[in-house]
Amino acid sequence: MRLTRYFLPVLKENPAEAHIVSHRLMLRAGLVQQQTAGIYAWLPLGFRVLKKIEAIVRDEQERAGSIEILMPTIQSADLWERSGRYQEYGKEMLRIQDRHERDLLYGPTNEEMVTSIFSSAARSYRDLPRNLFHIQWKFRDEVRPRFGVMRGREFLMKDGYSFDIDAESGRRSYRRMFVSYLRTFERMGLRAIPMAAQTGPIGGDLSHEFSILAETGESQIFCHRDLMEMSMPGDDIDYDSDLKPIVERWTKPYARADDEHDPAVFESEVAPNDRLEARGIEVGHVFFFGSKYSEPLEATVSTPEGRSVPLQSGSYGIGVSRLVGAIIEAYHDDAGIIWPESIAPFQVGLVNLGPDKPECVECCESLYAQLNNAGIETLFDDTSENPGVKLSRMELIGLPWQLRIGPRSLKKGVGEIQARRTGENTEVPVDNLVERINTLLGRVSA
RNA sequence: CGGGACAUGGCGCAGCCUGGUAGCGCACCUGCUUUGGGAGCAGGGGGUCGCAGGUUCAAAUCCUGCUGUCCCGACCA
Repeated sequence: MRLTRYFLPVLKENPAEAHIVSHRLMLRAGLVQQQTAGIYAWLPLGFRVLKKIEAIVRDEQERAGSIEILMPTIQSADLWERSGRYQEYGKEMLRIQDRHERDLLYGPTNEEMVTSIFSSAARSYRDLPRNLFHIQWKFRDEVRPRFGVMRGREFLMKDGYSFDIDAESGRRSYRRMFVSYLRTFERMGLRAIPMAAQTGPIGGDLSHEFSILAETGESQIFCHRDLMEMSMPGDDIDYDSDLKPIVERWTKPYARADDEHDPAVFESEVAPNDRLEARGIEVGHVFFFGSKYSEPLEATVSTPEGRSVPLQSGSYGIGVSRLVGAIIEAYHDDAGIIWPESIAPFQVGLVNLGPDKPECVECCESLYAQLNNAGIETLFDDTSENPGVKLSRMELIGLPWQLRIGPRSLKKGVGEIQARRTGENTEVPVDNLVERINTLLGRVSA
């Protein structure tokens, strides 16, 4: 993409309303634009990031056996009256009426709807287990939206739902999601720690919040330091195998947010040097709730014995739009964002430092064509602005690799590759630049 | 939902206390110069001062109401 034809409205100054770093950087780097409290428009660069995150989530969901669907944002109030949540949900739910004065709502979540969809077709244990997910905009009328997209009212969420014949089978479904979440966040460069959360009516250990550490986190978390180092399940993970050992390994060390924290247990279980106390941002939540919705909605299936039993379900959420903010909280410096390669809007920023020099223009055009041919996502700064403007803008938007071409280096027949993360600058002969970039991208993503 | 603040060109702000018809920096446009870290000179365009009412000869400025936004605390992907 040529910058001269792109839409990248960067801000030189900090918008007054943004107080935390991710919000500031998202506005300054032209990722989003606020429309009203807690509601954002996604500009081209931010939208690319959102799509990258979505793709990783989708890939890991499918790998774990979940099936993608798409449910509407607008729902009828009927289903919610049957589950009892139409009253219960309160003011967080945006209620609407259509022209016939029928009650509708903008979905804050989809347990009722998905249960209805699934149970209308699933008749027996032979149709189980299944896991359906979708990635769709939600609306929760938060009392106090803040922190940019991290606590918006409208937000993009992956919500998945499992359906099983009995509780034991439900636990297996839960473990699949648990393990897939570890992998999902890892692929975005995040260390998300599963923390025991309130379990509601079912009890047991079947609710976990996945949080990443960040100074601006909304809750205080307490955990064993080992969790920061523990190895992740690899690409060869077999979701049909027994995942209990993995889940047990990850849930054994102490890890709780402030609402569940018990100082006495923490201090008895964790040695002083192993105690980690930090702020956390919740990016995912897995929850097994049994027949909480299937019973009121009369979603039943036949057992092998011919009895009729309610479906056993869990729900599994990932805050997709929140992750954009969360990742920036985890990866930035004074100059701007530092995108992990897996979700960077472009892999390479090609910068022409000598826009008035024919040899620089020619070289950049050639490189740009080569990079495109190699399938490397490139943002080409072909503007005629000053070098300082270009370089600081590139740093602000945080592309992992900068490829700088200027009269100074071109005289030596080289271009410069600068790593955004380390600031390391390498001179590479012009003819080898694309190959080198390819190697760098391969090395890091491997 | 309790407490607090703010609202003035695209962005960041001053002006308000003590009423006299709007200004600064950045951005933008034109020209010339400049080009390896947010350029220089000259010229130029753009604002019913959030909305509605009131006081006054006169309101960005004083008064009332409304709306919007942000911050702190209790709740949530």
